[in-house]
Amino acid sequence: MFIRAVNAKNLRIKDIAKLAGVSAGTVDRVLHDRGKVSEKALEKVMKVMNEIEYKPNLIARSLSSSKKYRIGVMIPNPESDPYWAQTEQGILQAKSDWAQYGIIIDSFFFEQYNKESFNLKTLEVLSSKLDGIVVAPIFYDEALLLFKLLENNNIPYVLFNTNIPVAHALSFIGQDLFHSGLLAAKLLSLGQVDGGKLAVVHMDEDIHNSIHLLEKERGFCDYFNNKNNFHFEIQEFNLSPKDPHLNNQFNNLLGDSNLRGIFVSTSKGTSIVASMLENHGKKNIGLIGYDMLDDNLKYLSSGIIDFLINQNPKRQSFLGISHMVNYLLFKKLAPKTELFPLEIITQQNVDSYKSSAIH
Amino acid sequence: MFIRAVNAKNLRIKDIAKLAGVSAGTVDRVLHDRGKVSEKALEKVMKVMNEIEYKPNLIARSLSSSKKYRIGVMIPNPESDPYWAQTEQGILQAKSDWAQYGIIIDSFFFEQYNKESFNLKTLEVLSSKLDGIVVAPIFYDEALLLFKLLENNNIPYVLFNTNIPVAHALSFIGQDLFHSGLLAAKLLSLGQVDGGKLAVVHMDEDIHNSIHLLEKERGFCDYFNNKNNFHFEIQEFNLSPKDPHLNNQFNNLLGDSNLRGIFVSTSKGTSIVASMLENHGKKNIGLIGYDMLDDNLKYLSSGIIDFLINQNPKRQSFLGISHMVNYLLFKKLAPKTELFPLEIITQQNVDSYKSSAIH
DNA sequence: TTTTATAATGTGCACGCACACATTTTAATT
DNA sequence: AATTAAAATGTGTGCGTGCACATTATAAAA
Repeated sequence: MFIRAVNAKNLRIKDIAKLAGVSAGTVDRVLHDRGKVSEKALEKVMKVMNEIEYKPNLIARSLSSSKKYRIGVMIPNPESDPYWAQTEQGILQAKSDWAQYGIIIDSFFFEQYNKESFNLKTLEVLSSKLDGIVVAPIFYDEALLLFKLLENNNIPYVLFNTNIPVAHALSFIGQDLFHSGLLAAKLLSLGQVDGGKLAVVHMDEDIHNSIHLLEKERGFCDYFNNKNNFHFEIQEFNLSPKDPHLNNQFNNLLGDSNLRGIFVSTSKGTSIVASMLENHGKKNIGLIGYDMLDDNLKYLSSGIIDFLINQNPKRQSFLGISHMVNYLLFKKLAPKTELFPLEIITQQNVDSYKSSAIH
Repeated sequence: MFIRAVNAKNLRIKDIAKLAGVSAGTVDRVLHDRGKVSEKALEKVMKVMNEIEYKPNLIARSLSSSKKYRIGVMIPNPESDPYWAQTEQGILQAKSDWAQYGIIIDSFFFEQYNKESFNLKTLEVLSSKLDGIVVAPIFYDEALLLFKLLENNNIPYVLFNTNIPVAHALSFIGQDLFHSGLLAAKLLSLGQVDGGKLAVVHMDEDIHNSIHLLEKERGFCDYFNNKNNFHFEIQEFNLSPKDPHLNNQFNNLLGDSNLRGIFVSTSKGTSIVASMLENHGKKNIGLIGYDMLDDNLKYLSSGIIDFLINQNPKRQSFLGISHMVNYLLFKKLAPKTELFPLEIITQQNVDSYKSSAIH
C-alpha cells in the first residue's frame, strides 16, 4: 500500500518548494539547472519532483518570458516558381498565426538556380541576429556552409523540402522520395495491361545537382524491378525548360508509338509536359506529376494528368516554422524527421483537398 | 497623407487606456461589453480601438482567467469496433496535449447499435456540468434531443464523423461522403477494361438508420451514370455481421463469375469482406473499403484490398476537441464545417501514412 | 573571535489580462 | 445646499513563471 499522487494536478513551483521545504527560487534553479544549489536541497527537490509529476504551466511560462523571437525563413524566390509560391503561403500563414505570440518572421529569397545567391542570403541571415532559421536547403555544399556558420553562432535550424541528414537540424519536414517514385510507378501502371515504354522526365536546370529528383527515379524503377510480370522499358529524359531544343526532344519522346506513360519529377515540369501532351493530342498516354499548382489542376480536370502526388509545400513550410516556434517558445522538441504522407490527388478527390482547411 | 499605426504591435490594454485618456478598467469594460461606460468614454475608447488594431495577448488572457474547462466526448464504445478505437486514440492524444492548459476531458461511451444507450449517455452528460461537448451523433433523432438540451443549457457542442446540418454546432469535422463514394467508383474501375458486375456492400446492423452509408452509395453510382462508356451493373448488399446467413449471402455474391469489384462502405466491413474473398481464393476481384485498421492493412499488403479511403478517425476526434478548446480558451471560432481530404491509401504509400506524425 | 569572500537561499517584480472592489462623479430628491 | 442613490471610473490583486537582486549561511583567512 503506497501513497501516490495519482491525481497530481496543477502543482505549482511554489507547491514544490513548500513540499521540499525550500524556496521557489531553489526549485527554479533545479528546474533549469542553473547551479548554486546545495546537494541537500537538490536531493529534497528531486525527491518531490519524482513523487509529483510536475508539469510546468506553459501559458504562464511563455507569458513570463514573453521574449520577442525572430525567425528567418530561406526559400527560392516564390515569384519564379509556383511551387515556391505555395511554400510562401505557408510562411505567411505561420506569420499571421504566430504574430500574437510575439514571433517575428523574416523571409530570405534566393535564386532557384543560382548557388551564389544562396551564399549571399546566408551572409544576410547571419548578420540579422535571428533566433532560429527555417530553410529549404536545395544546394548541398552551400547549405553545409550555412549550417556550420549557424552552429558556430548557436542558432537552431529546421530543414524542409530537401533533407541533408548530416546536418544537426532540429527537424526535417518532407517526404520519402524513394517511395514517392515507387507510388508513381504503381499508379502509372494501373490499367496498363500489356507493356510498352515509360518515360521519366526531369525538368530542371541542373539535374546533377538535384539528388532528390534522382531519388524519385530510383523508386520508380525499383517498382518494375520487383514485378517481373510487367514488361516495361523505362527511359530517362533530362530536359531544361530554357533549352531551345525542348520542342524537338518532346517530339522525339511523344513520337514513340510505344509510349504508355510519363512520370515527371517536378511540379513545374508536370504542367509543361501536360501542355505538350495536349498539343500533340495524345490522350491515351498516362501522366503523373507533382503538386496541386493551378496549371496542374487544370490539366488534371481535363484528364491529361491522371494523378498528382501532393508534396504539400504549404504545409511543409508552415510546419517547419511551427516546430521552430515550439522549440523557442515552449522548449518543445520536434521529431527529428517528419515525413509527410504521399497524398494521391485525382479528379475525384481533388476538391476535397482544395477545400480542406487543414492543408 | 494620413497617419496610420501600420506597425501597430504589442499594444496593451494599458496603452489603449492612456491613448484614450481613461483607465484600464474602462477599456476592459468596453472590450467585454460589460456596460457601465459613459457615452463619451465609449466613444474615446472606440476611436483608439479603430485606429489601433488591438490584438489581445491570448497567452496572458488564458493565464489570467485560468479556468479549468471540462469537455465531454461522446462516441460509441471503442472496444466494440476498431474504427472507434482509433477515434479514442485521438481523444487520448487531445487529453494529454491539452492537460497542461487545464483542460479536463471526460469520455462517454454508448453502444454502437443501441439508440437508447445514447439517450442514457445524454442524461449523464447533462448532469456532469461540462463546459462543452464533442460528439459523434450517429443516431439522428436522439442527437436532436441532445442538441436541444445542450442549447437550453447554453453548452456549446462540436460534431464529427456524422454531420447533422440542422444542429447549431460550433463546427462539424468529417468528410464529404458523396465524393467519397465517387472516388471509390473511380478507383475500382481503374484498369477494368470491359464491364461486369460491381457490388456495394453495407455491413451494418441497421442500414436504414445509416444515411451516411447511403450517401456513399449515391456517390458511387453517380460515377457510372456520368460515364456511359462503362457498362457496369451495380448491385447493393445489406449484410449484418451477426446474420447467421452471412456466409450464404457471400457465396451468392462471390459465386457470380461476372463480379469485378466490391465497394464496402464501412471500415469494419472491409476486413470482413476481405477475409471472405481470401477464403474463396478470389484474387482478381477489386476491393475498396475504408480506413487503416490493422486488419485492413493486413489485407492491403497481401493485395486483397486494392485501396482504402482514409477517414482519419483519430484526427477527426482530435481536431473536434481542439476546436472546442480553442473556443473555450481563446474564444477562437472554428470553421463551421471542416471537410477532411479523401485520402487514398494503397500498398505503395501506406507506410508514409503510418509513420506520419501529423495524422 | 572577527573579517571577508563565496556559496546558497530567499524575495519580489514583471509579463498582460480579468475581475473584484474601492473611489469618484453625476444626477435626483429633499 | 445637503443628502442619497446610482452610475461611472479607477485601482489593485492573482494567474504561474522566470529572472534579477537582496539576504543569509558557510567556510576560509586573518
